Amino acid sequence: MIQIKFPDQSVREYPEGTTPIEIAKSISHGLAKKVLVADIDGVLRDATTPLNHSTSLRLLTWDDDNGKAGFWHSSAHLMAEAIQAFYPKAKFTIGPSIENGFYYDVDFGEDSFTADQIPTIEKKMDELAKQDNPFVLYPVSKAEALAYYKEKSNEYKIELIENLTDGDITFCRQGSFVDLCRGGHIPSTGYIKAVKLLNVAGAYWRGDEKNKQLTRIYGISFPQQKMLDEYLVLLKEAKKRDHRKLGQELGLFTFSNRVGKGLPLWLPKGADLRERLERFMRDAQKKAGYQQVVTPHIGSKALYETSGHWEKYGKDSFQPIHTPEEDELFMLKPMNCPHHCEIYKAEPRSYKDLPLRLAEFGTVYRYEQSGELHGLTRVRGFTQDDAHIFCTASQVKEEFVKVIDLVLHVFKSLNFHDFTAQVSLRSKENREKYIGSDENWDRAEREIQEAVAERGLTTRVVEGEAAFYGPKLDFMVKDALGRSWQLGTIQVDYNLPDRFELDYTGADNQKHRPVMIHRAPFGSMERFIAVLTEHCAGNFPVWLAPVQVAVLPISDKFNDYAKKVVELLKNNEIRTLFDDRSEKIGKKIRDSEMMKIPYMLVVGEKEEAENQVAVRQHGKGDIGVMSSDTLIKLILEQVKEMLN
RNA sequence: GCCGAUGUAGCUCAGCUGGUAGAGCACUUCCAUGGUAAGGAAGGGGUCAGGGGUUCAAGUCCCCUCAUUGGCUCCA
Repeated sequence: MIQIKFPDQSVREYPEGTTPIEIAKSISHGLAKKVLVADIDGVLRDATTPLNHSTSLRLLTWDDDNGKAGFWHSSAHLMAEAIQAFYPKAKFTIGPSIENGFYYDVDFGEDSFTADQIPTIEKKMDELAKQDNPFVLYPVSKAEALAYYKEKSNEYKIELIENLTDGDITFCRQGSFVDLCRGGHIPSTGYIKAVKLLNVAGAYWRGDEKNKQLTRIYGISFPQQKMLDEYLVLLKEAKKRDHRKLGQELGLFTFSNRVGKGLPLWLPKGADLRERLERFMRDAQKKAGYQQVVTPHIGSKALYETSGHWEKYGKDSFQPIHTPEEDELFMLKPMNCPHHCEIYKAEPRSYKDLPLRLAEFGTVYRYEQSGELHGLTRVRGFTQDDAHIFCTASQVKEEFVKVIDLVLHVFKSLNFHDFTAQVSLRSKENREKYIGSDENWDRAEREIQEAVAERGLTTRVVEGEAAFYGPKLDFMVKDALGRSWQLGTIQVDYNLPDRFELDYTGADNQKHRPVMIHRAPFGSMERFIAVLTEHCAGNFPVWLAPVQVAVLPISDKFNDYAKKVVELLKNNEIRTLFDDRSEKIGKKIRDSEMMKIPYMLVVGEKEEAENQVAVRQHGKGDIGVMSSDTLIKLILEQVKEMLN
């Protein structure tokens, strides 16, 4: 007998060789039907694995993330089997589960796989799922494994196997498909009741662009058809929140081929919104002791040679501008820091001046790879809510904590609760990519983590994601389609002060080198507005909404009264739209609702007689009749609340 | 930059196997003056992304370029 320990710490005895599925059956048949995979001593295994030793066991169902992972990973096997039926020569590489679904990277060799093959593969998958073939995991020796894939001339699997130790290698078979796999499968293909292949994309083998590009096929699957239907509805809903779609519908921004790709044009309503956000940030920064500065959009190439950016990013920049004068080269500003360093140098600094916090809404231009451009989240010209803090080494941590507080204040004011904080450190290898001394790096990395701990932030620590001059803390937020974007960032930099030979006079009357902190709570106005738009689905809070109130007269007869209301609102600095078109009230309401205007004032005979307005709130409907003054107070209070 | 997809009126999209363009919304004018998500009629608007080719004939087929887009790589 062996002893099995369950998550609730209870222990039961079973005969040796019992499988997790059998254990589930011993508990209840309902559970047995739901169990997908098993967590055996913390390792994901097939639920059909015989247990030969006493162990801890967690039975994983669809409700567990790991249960889903096993389900989707198994679905990747099923997809491979279906693909193999049509493309016998296809070479399979890796097929993992992902956050939502799974993919398989396939080398189709001479053949090509295009999106129109998807229905065929889906159909085959359904057919193979119905056969309810068990997933059978069995050990193979390294030699056997290598021989199997040599026969198939699959160099990818061979490469994978070569990195495995003999004795630890298992294959998995379901139906006619065999795959190198360590396990974590559902019992049989019949569990997969609904499959949807989502898209086909290119991906490099092992994520390295020097390697061969494979065809990656993404899919998702569910244990019930209903769940797939719901998921597809969800996807559709998410697409409605896409900032690119809303930006066009709400008249926020546009792009023009003639102006150039990745160069957004802000329309009046978008510019309005953006300006308001800038004002909000400016005020918050003023309170936090920042000083605004302004620097030009270009800088001489020599400036960036000094900063080191030319060497590192020269090729990824808009190329220097040649002027008539010999040897005169200017670059479109790709970042503001060098300019700010020169402002620091403009006068001698004392330790009493520090920390010196220089802020600028600085527009920068970066020649991003064309394939990278994406709406407002990845553009070639954007404005950072940038600032550089010059401080003494002993002030770094305190300043860092203050910046964290500022970022958290901004996020809270805008109802961003769903973000993750990521600490980016150097990678252990490739140390030559980074500049600066080990001592400074270690110190900066330590201080960031201390600051983060002090504010109780839960963070993800990622090695190898640091900037070349220093470690950083990034605030990541997901967009409507679940893609992660970096918004706020705080970076410690010991390097630029060296390169620009910045100094200050200390209390000891000696020259010392300051430390720089780069920081941008929004990241960039463009990206922030994109994510904010998706976050609130275009329903901006009243203080930000480009139009706060629409005044809608019932008929032309009441335009005069309506106009008085409009004037009153405008005098109170409420952004108001006057819809005096000769349309029916239903139509005017519909149009205002579509524009997501927070308040609609319906005025007609009754309202005019009583000197009132009938208020309708976006998404909520009629909220009753009140005087214009009451409404104005209501709105101004909401605005004030947000700005304090 | 790489692999794939897409590009028809301001917007959303039709346009089958080639026979020189359509709808709805928006816009303009007229009628209607209507009480909480689309009133009616008439009208204007398109070098079918751009260029080249095949053909008697190209929005439709082929090639190139540009842009958008799903991924990959990248992201100071």
